[in-house]
Amino acid sequence: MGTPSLEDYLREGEKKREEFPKEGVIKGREEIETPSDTGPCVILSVTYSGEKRKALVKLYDPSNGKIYFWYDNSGHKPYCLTDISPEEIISNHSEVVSHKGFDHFERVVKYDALSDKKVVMTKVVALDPLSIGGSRGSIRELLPRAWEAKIKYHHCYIYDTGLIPCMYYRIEKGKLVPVNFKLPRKLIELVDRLYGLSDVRDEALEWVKLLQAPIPEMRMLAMDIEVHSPVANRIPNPKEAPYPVIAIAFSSNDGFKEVLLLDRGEAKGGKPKDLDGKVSLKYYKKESDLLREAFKIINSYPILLTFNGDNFDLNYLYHRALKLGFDKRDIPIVLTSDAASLRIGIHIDLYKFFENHAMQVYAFKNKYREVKTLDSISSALLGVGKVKLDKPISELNYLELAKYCFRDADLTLKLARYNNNTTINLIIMLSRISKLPIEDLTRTGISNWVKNLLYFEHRRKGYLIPNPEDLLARKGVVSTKAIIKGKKYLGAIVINPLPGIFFDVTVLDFASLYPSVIKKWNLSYETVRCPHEECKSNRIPGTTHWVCKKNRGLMSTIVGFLRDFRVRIYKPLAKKEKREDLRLFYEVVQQALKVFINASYGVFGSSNFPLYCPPVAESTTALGRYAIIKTIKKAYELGLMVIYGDTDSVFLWRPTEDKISELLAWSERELGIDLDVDKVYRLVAFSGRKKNYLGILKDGGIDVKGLVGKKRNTPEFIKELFNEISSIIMKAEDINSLERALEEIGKVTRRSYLKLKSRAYSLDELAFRVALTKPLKEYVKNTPQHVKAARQLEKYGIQIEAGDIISFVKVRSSLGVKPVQLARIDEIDEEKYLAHIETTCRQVLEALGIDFDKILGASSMDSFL
DNA sequence: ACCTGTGGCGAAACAC
DNA sequence: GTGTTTCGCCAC
Repeated sequence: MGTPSLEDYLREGEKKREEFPKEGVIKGREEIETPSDTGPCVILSVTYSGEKRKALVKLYDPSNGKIYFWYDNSGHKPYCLTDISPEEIISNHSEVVSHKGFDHFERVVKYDALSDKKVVMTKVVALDPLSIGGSRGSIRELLPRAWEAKIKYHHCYIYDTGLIPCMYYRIEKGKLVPVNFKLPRKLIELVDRLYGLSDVRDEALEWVKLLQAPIPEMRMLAMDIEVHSPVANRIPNPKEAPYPVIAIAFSSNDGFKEVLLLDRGEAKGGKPKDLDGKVSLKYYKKESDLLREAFKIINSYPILLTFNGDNFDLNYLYHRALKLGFDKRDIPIVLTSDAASLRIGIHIDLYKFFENHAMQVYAFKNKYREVKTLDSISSALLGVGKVKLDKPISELNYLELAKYCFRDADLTLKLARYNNNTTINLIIMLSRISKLPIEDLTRTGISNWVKNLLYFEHRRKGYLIPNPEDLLARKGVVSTKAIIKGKKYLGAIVINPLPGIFFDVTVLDFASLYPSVIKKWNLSYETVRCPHEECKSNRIPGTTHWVCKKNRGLMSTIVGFLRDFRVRIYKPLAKKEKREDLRLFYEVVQQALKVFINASYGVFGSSNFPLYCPPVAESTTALGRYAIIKTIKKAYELGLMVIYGDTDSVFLWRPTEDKISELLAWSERELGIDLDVDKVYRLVAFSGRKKNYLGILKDGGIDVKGLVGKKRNTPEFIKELFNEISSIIMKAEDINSLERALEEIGKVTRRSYLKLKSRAYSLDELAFRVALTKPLKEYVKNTPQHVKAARQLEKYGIQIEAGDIISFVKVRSSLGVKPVQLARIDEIDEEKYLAHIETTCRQVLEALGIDFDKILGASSMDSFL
């Protein structure tokens, strides 16, 4: 393969420009309006055309549901040549090589935060060839080549125009003007309380305007397709699109529900009303007519939702349409290397969004953590899964097919509308904060979101964006050693828990510890190890770093804002608000902010992040350790008993109210970080291991942390046993009632073992379910059990990919494991299973100071073995 | 092309 | 056999 040549890029560029829509008209749909003036519209996306030297802005008017195209060339001057050589540009002007944007050379003054100096820069083109590869091509390599060819097109992005996606704009006399919604007095007061007298009040107000802008209600269309495949359970290759599309289902939030079916000459049994809801069925004799109708429908919506549409549905439709003789321009889909976008509306692939780890953990509270399939996610979030099939797709009759296909489309829509539109509203809010267009936001990871937000702020404030190499050369040092081999720096502290059962335990924790530390200590890539001599005395405890006393760090400021807005404004509002719709709105804002502030620390420790700065990450954790150690010390001074703590929390045994308030006040005063009561346990059982305990809350809820009985990969029957045991402990009122609890625990444990012995558990209940984190071939260092099982499956022609969850049981054979599909109940290795029962129970029982062997009863054990 | 971090546990595989 | 490494999953 090798690096593509400039000619390759140019060819690609030509192709791209060809696809850029002509003024106001797109073939395949009559006309898209390019209005001269509009009311408040939402920005859906912005794309640039080098040749036309214009931006194409897709706007959506929620009041009438219309999509507008608007062409903007206001910010783009004609390019000019310069006498500066590309080598000189690259070696002297870091901004040139650090981002894309601008179509001309121009002298500008920028602030170089790293050296704390103003510098005169030359802004340079981003060339059209670059836009093809996006950030994938090395600008250092491409610039000289493009220079040689004297070809200068441009490529811009939303953050270069200052346009903010998903925000409201109005077209007035040929210009895009932001629409300012009036801030409620309440919000202004809240901001004033936080920043009233400071010089950042205006900036804070701008942020709040962004967060408070109403979330538009947009028409959304969810789609799913089914393909006739002669081989059951084999997903056809979308690039080849060898088989006909037999069904396309749509479900929209405006009530449109339809399934288009290919008429294969079979009897059309049943009636549409047999389907859930009011779904209409349409039959097409010709596949091309079916596609044409589907394209028409797609074109009439601003948002198209799919589940895995990038890789499959849209990809397949595109190639299938080409195969059927469609003109490219009549297909509303434009494929890029890793996504499928639309000419008119925008496409959200929910699969990619839900795959994002940040979404799973923060926004959806780990509600789905199994395999990421439409079935598992919708079952977890909505309580409804896919239609179960007992025969291959190609053997279904029309009605069965329609029902199956429609369910998928409908589930996709419902996922987007989960919890009163939380998903889509969250996407919009994240898009506004990160300044990423929805299409990119939903397809990229959190580091890209933070990067875009920071770059936007750099540009807005006239800061030079540092080159990663320059940054690393100055800030590559670390001064601590990680506990875990292979890690870069020292992380958090975990207090060794006192083993045993404790009644009446209060947990205190720092509200967003790391973001608070970043804010409070002015941590940012430019302020940690800053160039000023006089700051070197301002040391960060536990490290050799120091932090700037003269300038506010950019990162610190932004994280500080977001943290304050979340902790001081939106979280309280979400708690207090009575009006349901408003409460949900505040909740969405609060969640979106949480995603950003929680990731803000981690990205600086990630070498892939373009502003990678280990001293910032290291200083953050160092100050976190400092805070918790100081707090524990203070707690002891106050006579409080600390029995456990992890990173940002301390567990106090039987504390008094006033001692707690004293500690909280001390933290606020001395550390400047909010310490709060997080929860109160009636009972906590520590096994003696870190990150491993069971707690019963005052209100009766139960917290299980880290115990194997809770892990996703442990067999179902052990989980069941574990649940029984924890519910027994839950009933314990005090130390005395524990005696009886122990007996009961022994009973259920023995029962479970007997059941195992007598083969009363099914293979499924016995199965370990472990995910492959990489392709099978890449397991070279050793062969874990799930890989062994997967390799056996592979021999039977089953395709195995990274991310698949392998279910296997332990058997008495040379390999020790077999995939459930291939195993028989009589070959399971019960000794291995007994060992698992043991560790599960041991973790709980050791907390009670009881030996596992005792529980099982020595005599009964002997008789089994 | 994808990518936020470190600390900790348990099981099995590997190295000696 | 024992000690170390690898892997997956979890806590924060």
